[in-house]
Amino acid sequence: ERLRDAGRLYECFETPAELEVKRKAQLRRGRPPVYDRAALALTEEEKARFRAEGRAAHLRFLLEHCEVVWDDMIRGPQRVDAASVSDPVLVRGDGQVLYTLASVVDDAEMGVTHVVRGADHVTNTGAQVQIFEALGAAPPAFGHHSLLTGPGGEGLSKRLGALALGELREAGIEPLALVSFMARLGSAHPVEVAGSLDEVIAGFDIASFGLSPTKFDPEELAQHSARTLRALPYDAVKERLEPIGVPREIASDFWAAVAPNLDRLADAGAWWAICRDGAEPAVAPEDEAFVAEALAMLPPRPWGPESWREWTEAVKARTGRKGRALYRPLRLALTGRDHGPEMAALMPLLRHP
RNA sequence: GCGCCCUUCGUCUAGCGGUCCAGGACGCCGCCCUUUCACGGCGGAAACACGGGUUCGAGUCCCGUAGGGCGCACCA
Repeated sequence: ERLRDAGRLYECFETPAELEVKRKAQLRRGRPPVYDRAALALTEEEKARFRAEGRAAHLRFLLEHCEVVWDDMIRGPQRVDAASVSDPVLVRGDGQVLYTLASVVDDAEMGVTHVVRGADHVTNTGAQVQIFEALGAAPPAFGHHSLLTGPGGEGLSKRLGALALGELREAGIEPLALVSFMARLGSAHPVEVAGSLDEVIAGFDIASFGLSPTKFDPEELAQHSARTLRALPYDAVKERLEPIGVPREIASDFWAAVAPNLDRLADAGAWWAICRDGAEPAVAPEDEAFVAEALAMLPPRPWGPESWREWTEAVKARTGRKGRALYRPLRLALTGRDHGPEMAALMPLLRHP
């Protein structure tokens, strides 16, 4: 209503097909496909005739043909020539209010002060600033960040599905890692492991972002996520560790032992399974005798932080083995894997030899 | 087709005419530490898209070319 009263709304009756034809013709003449405002010249009789034909009017916003300027938080001073843009359709023939209007109304009513969005919206901003003003609202500050491309520089849209939040979560990407990654990617500041959202916020500098398209590599995100996860203190993952079933008394020790080796939190489950159920020992044929001898020397339970050292010292003294030849078979025998957490920390958590 | 934006190491970038034989971060390579992985320490390779100008002097300013992104919906 306010826009109508201000004389900034006008009814149009062209069908999408008619508009399409118009655009094609403009393109052919080398002209930008901007709406020609033909509907502005419609008389009441003509409008009535369209309605009688069963056409429903869609509403366009009458742009003031001037330069719209604003100081973009990211791109600096911006200007959009409203004359080079079509009067935006605000309400469809079926009454549906479009994004261009809805977003402005929401922002105005909710008192939004800063709008940060993709650079694909800069032209929209020209029109939307005018809508804010026509509505009697002060436009918020705008910041338009450059768009992401795939590793090859291609548009991201095609693979957008693979980057849905749900899928990233599914892939084990840490939420905090995603946020800290996106808060820095494309900016002049390096991507760093953050310990909390507050840290991310404190280090966020919207003016430090560049204007060129930014390549996004999911692999880099995954690496950053792994580093973020390893740095998380026990308290930060406590709740998420519970479903894995680690007894409360040893959960903190378990995390300390296992965290440095994780890429994804879900991987902790496999390590707990090894602690709880024991692993299928992996013994190389040539080590069978050695391993049997060593296992016979296992210190009595309960195992503590010194157990690994005491055991390996004793085995070393008895067999003369040392270094990799000593440790690797023992690790394989106890965990079934040739790599993993620090054995000294892991051994006290092992329930079965 | 027209318009806007962008182009420095593999990647994200610093650089706002001399202090840049171009700096940082991630990644990569090597060495050290180390039972493995990870962490940490040290070191290394690695870039001004191309062509013209302007200037005593250009990564830095101008023009052009090439390449890339975006926009031009009764989408968001």
